Amino acid sequence: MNEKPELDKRKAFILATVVYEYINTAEPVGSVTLTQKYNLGVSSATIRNEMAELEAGGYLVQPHTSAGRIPSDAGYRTYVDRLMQPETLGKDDARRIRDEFREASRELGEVIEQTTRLLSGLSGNLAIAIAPSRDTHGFKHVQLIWLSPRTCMAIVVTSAGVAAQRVVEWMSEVAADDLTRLSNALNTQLSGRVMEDIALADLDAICAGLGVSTEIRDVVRLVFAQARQTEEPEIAAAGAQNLLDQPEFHDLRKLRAILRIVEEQRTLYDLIADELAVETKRDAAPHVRIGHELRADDLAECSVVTVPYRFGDRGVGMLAILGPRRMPYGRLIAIAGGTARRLGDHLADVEIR
Amino acid sequence: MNEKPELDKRKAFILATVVYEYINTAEPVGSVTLTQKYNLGVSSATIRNEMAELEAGGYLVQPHTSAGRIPSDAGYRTYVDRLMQPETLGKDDARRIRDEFREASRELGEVIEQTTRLLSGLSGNLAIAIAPSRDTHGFKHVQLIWLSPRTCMAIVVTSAGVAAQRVVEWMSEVAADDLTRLSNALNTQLSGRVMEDIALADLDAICAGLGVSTEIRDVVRLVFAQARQTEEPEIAAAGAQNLLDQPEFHDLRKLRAILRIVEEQRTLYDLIADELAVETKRDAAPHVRIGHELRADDLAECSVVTVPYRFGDRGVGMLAILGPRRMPYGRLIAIAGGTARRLGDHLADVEIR
DNA sequence: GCCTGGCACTCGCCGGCGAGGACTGCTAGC
DNA sequence: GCTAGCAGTCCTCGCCGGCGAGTGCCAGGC
Repeated sequence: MNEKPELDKRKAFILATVVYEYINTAEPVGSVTLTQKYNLGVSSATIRNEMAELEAGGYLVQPHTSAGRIPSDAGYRTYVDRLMQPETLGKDDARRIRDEFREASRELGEVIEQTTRLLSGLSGNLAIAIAPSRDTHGFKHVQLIWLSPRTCMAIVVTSAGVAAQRVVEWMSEVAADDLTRLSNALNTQLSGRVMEDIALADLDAICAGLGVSTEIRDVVRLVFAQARQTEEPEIAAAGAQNLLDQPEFHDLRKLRAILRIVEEQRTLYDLIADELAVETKRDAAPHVRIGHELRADDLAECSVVTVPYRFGDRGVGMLAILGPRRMPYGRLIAIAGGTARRLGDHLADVEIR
Repeated sequence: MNEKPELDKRKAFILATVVYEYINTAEPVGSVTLTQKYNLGVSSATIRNEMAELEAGGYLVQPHTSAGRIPSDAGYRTYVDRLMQPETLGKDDARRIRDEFREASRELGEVIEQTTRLLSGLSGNLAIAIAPSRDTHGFKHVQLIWLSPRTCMAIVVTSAGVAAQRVVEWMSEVAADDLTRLSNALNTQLSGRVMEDIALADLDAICAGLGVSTEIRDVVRLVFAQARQTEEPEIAAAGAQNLLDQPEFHDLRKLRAILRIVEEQRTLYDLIADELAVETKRDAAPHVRIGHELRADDLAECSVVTVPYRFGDRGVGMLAILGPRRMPYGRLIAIAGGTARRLGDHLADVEIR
């Protein structure tokens, strides 16, 4: 990264004002507009000189000669990091978040979806949520329910609720008591474990200890494997239609590129999961990535606000807001942070202990 | 509806050809195009006369003088009902549907989502699916699992899998055996029932018969209520970005109107659930609604293909494809029908018996 | 030395205009 | 009943010039 230490007070103020104005109007900002709408104490000619220098410094760009300036990635970055004043969550927003979670579902997948809808409504942008990996959920209970001598229902419950259920059939007859004993043994020995710490070998050992048949052992293996189901990360997105209101997406090609990314859950996941690796710390603050920082050509004119939220002891999920670079960063950071906090609280409430 | 019995063979052919051509090109069809591309045996002047009459009859409209004709709602309707030849599912499509369901999930909600993705991919339009009401699922099993003297986990399993689970706490102490006995009694007496036929009074009666406390009775009530959860119909949609490729949606206003409808699950549900009431018969064929037949101003330029699918003894869900009126009806009807059939088969496979 | 008013210049936007072209409807003739 | 031909309509597209927003630069002033 290029160092940009200079930026006297006036330049900083001008840059901040240009960004602010552009975020609000979506129009390139000219020197006259600036002097008219904001009290700068100097003439437009001076501003012009300053803006020319800001452009030379890489903070502003001109869409074309004889147009005003718009911020570059570096301009937005400086604004976000050093110039804008942090906002706190507005009263109305806070109330809406609180109300929403008050009636939220108790089921993790549904909560995630509801949260994206809430976040897209509040932010007026596209909202995305990733559920914490099922591997990090705490093991709570397993029950093999005897249905008939040759069938049972196997259920695994984790801290997030029922993670797997399966009706299974086998060849040899099994007594109800045997299943109960196996269930009890599993529950006792696995109690307090996290799903990712439960190896197949552990299950096998417990089964072997009770001398159960390989058929039943396979049932146990199967249902635990299903419960962990680590391949497809749970992810939800909502509010794509909000992007239609943004002038930058009136170009259909850009819009399509974004929608394609949203449709492909894999890409969407990769986009945000970067952050998961970085943000292992739990209550990390919202993080902003701007334009090319997203490392995706189709998103060169977008920004993303991400914020982790916690679930249980080890689980970390991620919320994100995707929108044009010209987004109200202060407000969105406040919204994302507030929502993540409430989401964490809600999940703690519905978590199975 | 106005009766339109006349339509001699030649008019019918011309109408069919205009619709066909317009569906393929998205351009108003002129008389010369028609004579050049299709072997009609008469000159363009004759076609012009015929087309003028078709317009007078309400089958065609002109976007403006000096443009070709495009079909009206009535024109499409006649085409779909009487002129087009039914198509059968193509080999590739059939294979793709088969392959998709081979690896499909066993969980109803996930299956529904996967089906919309499949259907939107195949059709190149927006796909929607409604899950059968949870009321129609068959009751399979309830288990009150003793966790501690004052807590238990209650689980209700229906033919679609685990429908509700809840960890509950209460004041007085309860023995594990009592819960087992209650579970057994509920299972015996409710066996074979459909969820909607299980009244609270039935549950109360069983609880009273065993003399369980009102606290435990309330647990049973709660978990059954949660299992039926009749308010929010499960619905999924996918493929909105396909609509961007259609020239009729390059107008942002129209696009936004559609996306708004998709986002509001309620509206979307109403749009398609009309059909659910009508199509109580199970293996009903796909049904087409065109333009104003949808009774929604925003959808005046859209058509919808709906087809019911079955789940279990009483359950009926619905698949739908939403796109511009200018959609390849024959192909979409075949795809929708084929997908609904496979979906029904798949659900029968994963259904809990 | 920094600021400012003034000025020439650039360039996108927009409305008007006219040529071109795709159709149609009509009419007269076969 | 069909057809060729023709006049007429109306959309599309490219061109052009005026307008206006905004810039960069310069000379003069505090």
